[in-house]
Amino acid sequence: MTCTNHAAAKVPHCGTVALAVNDAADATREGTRVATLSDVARRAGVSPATASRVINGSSKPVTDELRERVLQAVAELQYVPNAHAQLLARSHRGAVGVIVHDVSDPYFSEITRGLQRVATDQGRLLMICNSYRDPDRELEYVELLRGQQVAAIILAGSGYHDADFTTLLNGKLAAYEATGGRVAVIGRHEHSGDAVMPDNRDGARLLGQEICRLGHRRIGVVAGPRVLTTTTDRLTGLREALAEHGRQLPDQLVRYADFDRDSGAEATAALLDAEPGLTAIAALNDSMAIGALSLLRSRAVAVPDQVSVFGFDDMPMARDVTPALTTIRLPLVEMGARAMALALDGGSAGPRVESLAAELVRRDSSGPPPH
Amino acid sequence: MTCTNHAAAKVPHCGTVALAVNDAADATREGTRVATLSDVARRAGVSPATASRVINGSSKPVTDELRERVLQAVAELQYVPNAHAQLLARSHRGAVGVIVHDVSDPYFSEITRGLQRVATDQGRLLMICNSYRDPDRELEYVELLRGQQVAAIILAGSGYHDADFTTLLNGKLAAYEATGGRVAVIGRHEHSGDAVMPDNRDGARLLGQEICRLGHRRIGVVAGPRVLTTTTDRLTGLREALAEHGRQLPDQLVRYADFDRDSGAEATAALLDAEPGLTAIAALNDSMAIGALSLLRSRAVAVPDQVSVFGFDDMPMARDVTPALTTIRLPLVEMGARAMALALDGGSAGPRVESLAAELVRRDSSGPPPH
DNA sequence: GCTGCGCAGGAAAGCGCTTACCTGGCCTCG
DNA sequence: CGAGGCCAGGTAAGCGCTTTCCTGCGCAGC
Repeated sequence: MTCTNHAAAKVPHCGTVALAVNDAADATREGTRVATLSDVARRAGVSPATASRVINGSSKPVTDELRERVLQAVAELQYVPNAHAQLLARSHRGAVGVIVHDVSDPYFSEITRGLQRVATDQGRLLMICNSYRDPDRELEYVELLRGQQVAAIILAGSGYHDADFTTLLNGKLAAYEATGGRVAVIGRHEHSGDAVMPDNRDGARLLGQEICRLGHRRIGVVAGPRVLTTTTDRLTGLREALAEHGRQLPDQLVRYADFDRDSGAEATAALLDAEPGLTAIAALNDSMAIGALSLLRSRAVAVPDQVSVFGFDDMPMARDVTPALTTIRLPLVEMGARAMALALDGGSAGPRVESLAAELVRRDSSGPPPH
Repeated sequence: MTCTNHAAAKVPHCGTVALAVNDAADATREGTRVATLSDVARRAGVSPATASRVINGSSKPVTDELRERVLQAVAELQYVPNAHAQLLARSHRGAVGVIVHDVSDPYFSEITRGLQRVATDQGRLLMICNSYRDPDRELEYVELLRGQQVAAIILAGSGYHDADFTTLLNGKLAAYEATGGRVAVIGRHEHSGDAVMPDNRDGARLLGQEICRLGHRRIGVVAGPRVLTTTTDRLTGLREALAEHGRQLPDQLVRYADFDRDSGAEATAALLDAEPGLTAIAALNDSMAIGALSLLRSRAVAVPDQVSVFGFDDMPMARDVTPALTTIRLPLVEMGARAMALALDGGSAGPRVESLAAELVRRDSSGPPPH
């Protein structure tokens, strides 16, 4: 990819795109100038127009002889067209931008796989940007992608409880849409356009029901970051289900962590220290559940005999840990694919919202509480 | 990112870059034309030159009043510079291209993390391309990155036992280097330039020694794809160590798989079927080792009491599986960082090769054989 | 034999930006 | 009071490509 917008610092990192702001050591190094279209044309003894036509397989006919000469020149010069010049010349808008929290997080890798599949089918280039859950970086990436002239921008991952940010973001997206850009979001309600929504709340309700069905009463929750809407959605669903069964979820039994393994382990430790009698731990994503598993193992707590552990998302690793994780499955790949389809199909006036159901997957990390 | 080279099909996928060859539905959609620099200039009542200067924070002084007017116009128009036009105008060469087998494979995620770190420090944009172990796609990506005018290309991941391909690739890289491009490779010996080499052979030797030390005699190997040099390097190291201890590694006890979990499980099954008396299984990467663990569990074979399992790479997940995986640690992040440093520091005449040592990590999946 | 048409190929106008170079106003100095 | 400098700002020449439009050729038709 590519990058650069603001003159000064503010260099976001990017899964794939990272931002090139500096003018570090790249003095015109020794070596020949890179071959250009007119070099090819000159060498083939034709005009640049003709060279361009044969290179791009234009519909305009060119005699075999000239074509041959051009191709030969291309080969000899190892000519590769300058993609930026091409994009400038035909204002093409072929690429699609994606902003995720972190592609190396399996949740997003799976979504990305879906996005990728559809994009590739349509011959689109994908530019993936990692916001690392930094709202500012997210805003910068929107600008960056605009600057790249992408045909669509897809925002994947939870929104933030932050009205100012949301307003700002929506403003930028609106400006982008006003000039013909397409926007689709995955799992955030604050945007008014096309969206794919996993049913977090309902999934969490399923989870709560299962926990109650098994008979647990002392339940700890390892939640995600407070500011994320995904966290609150899941928490809400969970609370609803527990309430239906007459159970409470006191605040001190909800610990907020960062949706990653290590903070999940930490939160579990805190939970256990505060309330040694817990029989169930519900982590609001699988990474944290795996952290919980690891902590419990280190404390020699048997899972599920003494404590049951529940995850959320059903990422691939969930079946490989021991005991295999009981979790809520979200159709991640599907979500990505749908979002890309929405973004690319261009049609339809009103915003379209597709909701995808969650599903309980029982594995070995859950069971009834000990007596 | 961006993309497009050959006129016709041949659309490779790309972790981050994916190729935009089509001219699918993106007719000039309704909506205002996207604001351009001269729009800003006009609205601010200044020349494009001045507008450009304030927007890029040029060193050339501009009075506060004009500056103010320009910034206001930028805000009102939500102007974002066209990155392609900028790149064309200043021939900057800021981005760096990376070709890996598959970023969603933890081996490459880790390497990429290292690459990213250094690139970001230097304010570089990273373009990541996934070859999915397809040599042709690798060649295409070299062209693509050349077309993107990247300052450097980094190839990560094993080379192929394929002389024709290697020649072709080296030719393309040479052409790129001739025009001032920088190239660095990670873990492939066939390239003549700067390289970072994990010591696969020595790591495998460590592994073999450990296996022998524990007293195993009936050893099965789950190898990677035959065509990869990494596979053969590791196999060679392993064989050497076994030979030093007077052990053999008959061909039927080496199964070739695809470096992923499922094929690892399959290969393990085949191994066990062919030779039920195995007491140790050495997988040549961790993903396959995890597949092996999973298969053994499904067959109710106790690890490490009945069979020991060994991995390679020490990717993060290795400590989370049960039993935690004994493996050979490669400094993946470090490898990425070094490679990027080599590629960017530009200096030095002769090719520099940095070799990084592997290290044995003992965990719970290994032990002495049963009697 | 002359006009008209079809067609391969070329000339040139941008795409949106940067930047070297030029201009005109003001201040300073002799 | 006039010449020389300095400086903010503008003019215009590209960057490397695509594409419209035009040219000049060879042919058929009257």
